[in-house]
Amino acid sequence: MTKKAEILATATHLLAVQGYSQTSMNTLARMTGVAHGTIFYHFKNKEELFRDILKAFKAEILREYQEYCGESTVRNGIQQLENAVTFYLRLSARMADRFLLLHRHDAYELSRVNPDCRRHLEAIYDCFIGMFEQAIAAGQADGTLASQLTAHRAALLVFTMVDGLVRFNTYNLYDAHSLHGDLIASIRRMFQPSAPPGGG
Amino acid sequence: MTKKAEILATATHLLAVQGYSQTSMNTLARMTGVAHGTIFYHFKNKEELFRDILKAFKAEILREYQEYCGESTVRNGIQQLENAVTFYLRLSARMADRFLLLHRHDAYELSRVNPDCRRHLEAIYDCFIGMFEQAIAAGQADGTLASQLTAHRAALLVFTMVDGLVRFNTYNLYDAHSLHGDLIASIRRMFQPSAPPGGG
DNA sequence: AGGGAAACTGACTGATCGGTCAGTCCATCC
DNA sequence: GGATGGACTGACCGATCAGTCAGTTTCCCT
Repeated sequence: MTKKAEILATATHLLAVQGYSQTSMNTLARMTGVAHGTIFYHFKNKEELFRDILKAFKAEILREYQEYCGESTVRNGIQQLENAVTFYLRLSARMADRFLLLHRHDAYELSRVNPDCRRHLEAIYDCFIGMFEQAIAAGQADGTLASQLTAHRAALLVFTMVDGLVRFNTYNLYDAHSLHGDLIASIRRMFQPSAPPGGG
Repeated sequence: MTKKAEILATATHLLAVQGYSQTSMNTLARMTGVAHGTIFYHFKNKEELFRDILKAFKAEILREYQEYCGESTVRNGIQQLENAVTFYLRLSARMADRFLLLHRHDAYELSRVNPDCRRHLEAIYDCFIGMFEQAIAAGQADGTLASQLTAHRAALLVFTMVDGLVRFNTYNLYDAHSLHGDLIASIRRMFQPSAPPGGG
């Protein structure tokens, strides 16, 4: 592992756990085991280091998603949606620190002034939302999922639930693991066919 | 308005918009229009200032909730749940900056070492989760809401959806206002009676 | 072996940070 | 008028910050 890669790995962990402005380049250098100046030899400044972290994170997510798409053998829309939920939850557990990074405001604040960061973040969310949207659209087509909402809007709502569960895990507020089954059941109900029309 | 109140108000806004460690006491003093030392006359240090912000926020939320409970005339559980959702969304719009504070990690990191902060945060979440839980329990009792989940677990899932919508608003990622109706419709479906048993 | 480029180092800089404190201001009392 | 005390001030402090740069080491090619 090159020193540049070591710095990137340590920085990813530190920025996720401590936050951007709470992590000093001195601490990063000490934790990585390199001199302070070495960081600035490989990365122009702190902002570019953060940008590269997001870039690497995006690449890994897209790679995992490709792999998931390749190996999944889907029978119908509802199964595809449940697989997507499980994929997201597993990914968030395996990449726990990077997902913490996604749940901080640092990345969004940087993306307001840094177009590269903005593009990386958008790619990540497009991947996730798109995954749910595709599954819902497939389910609407084959009749296993019913909703008066468009697939996109329904995907947004599903995403808020799944991502909310990940947040519960992060904060250790509630036993989120045991909520996984409840989440699947609720989504199943949300999209069950033959709902009574209207309401009031 | 006393200077102490002015400092608190300005600090609330600044910490919400910029974050804890990005907001300097110098900036706060300049924005409030007081001398640097005045802040430390009224607040022991930055951490206690933050704690007092959370305390005031908690008090305001509880007050609003009491008022909401007093004026709401509820016919049944499902209406109570929809009212609770609407209440949360309106409150988050009216207190937009303070909700931003809730969505940052600063408060949670401070609450790890500061018991007061922890108590304030827990009181806030207990209020919100409890509000949804009560409505769901009422609906389960009067038959307008059905769920194989406990009221508490169902409340957690509803909260993730509603709060996720608020986050969408914060990040301006999607047109969250127009999702309000979709959210209500989805929750209605989630809890509609006479769902087919099991599934697979 | 030698020479040049790339990798790496750490002392240093100016700016800014949270926090201190001696002192000023002013309303209220006797 | 003079004493008291709470509100307020801003120069000042040591620590720390991101970033610089002249110099050293390591590596590879000839």
